Amino acid sequence: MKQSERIGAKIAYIFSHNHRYIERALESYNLKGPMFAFLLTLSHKDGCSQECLARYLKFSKATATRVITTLEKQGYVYREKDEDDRRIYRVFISDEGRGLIPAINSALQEWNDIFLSDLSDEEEQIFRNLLDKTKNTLVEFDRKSSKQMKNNYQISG
Amino acid sequence: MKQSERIGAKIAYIFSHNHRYIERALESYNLKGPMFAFLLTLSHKDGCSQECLARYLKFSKATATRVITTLEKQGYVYREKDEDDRRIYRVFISDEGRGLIPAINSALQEWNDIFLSDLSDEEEQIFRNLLDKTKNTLVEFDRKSSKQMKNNYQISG
DNA sequence: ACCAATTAGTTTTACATGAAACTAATTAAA
DNA sequence: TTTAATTAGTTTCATGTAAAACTAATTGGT
Repeated sequence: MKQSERIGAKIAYIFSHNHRYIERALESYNLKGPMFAFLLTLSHKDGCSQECLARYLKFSKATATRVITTLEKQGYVYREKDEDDRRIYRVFISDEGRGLIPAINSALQEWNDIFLSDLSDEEEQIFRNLLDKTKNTLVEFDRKSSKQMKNNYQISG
Repeated sequence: MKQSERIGAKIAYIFSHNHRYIERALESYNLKGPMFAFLLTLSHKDGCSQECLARYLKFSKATATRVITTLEKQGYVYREKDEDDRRIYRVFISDEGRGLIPAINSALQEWNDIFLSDLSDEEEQIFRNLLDKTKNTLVEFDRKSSKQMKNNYQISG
């Protein structure tokens, strides 16, 4: 009975905890909100444009501008105009920025460890697979509905 | 290799999809943001105070005030001052509000169905259990850390 | 009975974010 | 080559939220 209880609520709960935990863990480095995600992305995709970062991390380009401006002021990243296309800023992580990566990774790892602490290795593996599987379902669903979009612009009646 | 990949990112992705989906599904009823959650809670906890709703749903009381004010204007809920304690507003769902519950439930159900569509019944069951288990881990962790708090107020050095 | 502390709710303030409008550079089409 | 469309990035605007300050009511201690 009531087996179909709200999965969304559980996900939301876990999400907000994760968010809060990471936020606190990184506040001493002055990394707020999406800043750590941008840094982390740059640590292995150095030289990305702002637009590319925004798209990859699913933030608006307005937010990307703001986040990167802040990170630049803090000296964690620097920007260079692309030589071939003067619209594009290539964003690079600085040495100082790269110095934060271990701290970011351990904050993420700490949360993972807490979050998964009551699961066996096998359960953890299954859980990861199910998360991947459902995530892919959603990615696929999005792809289909964005295709659908075009056909939906029709006069009603 | 790189087995400890970011679970938080997956959770965040799923969360934002859920959010977006529900938001769209309910916008025609003028239910934005946390409004549906308040209504849903009231549908089985009728007569809750605002503070109780806020605490239960993990929103600030400022947000609770605004959400309930809006819902009241729309006629989906009404408030009555508690007779014994005149600080408290008891919040009740109206007939009109209760009329939205099926729509809310089916929006949630629709998303569940999409989200779980690639899982077998058995996988779904396992997934739900793992979500519950990890959620409880976090609840427990919070309980412990809030206890800890008191001991952390000590002079440094 | 009085005053301090607490509690429920509201208002104010600060901030984060996305959408839309905008600017500048590039590409495509004529 | 000139013009239109597109693209990267910025700025402006509207919105949603929590924290803090505030008000009013209640409770507890003396």
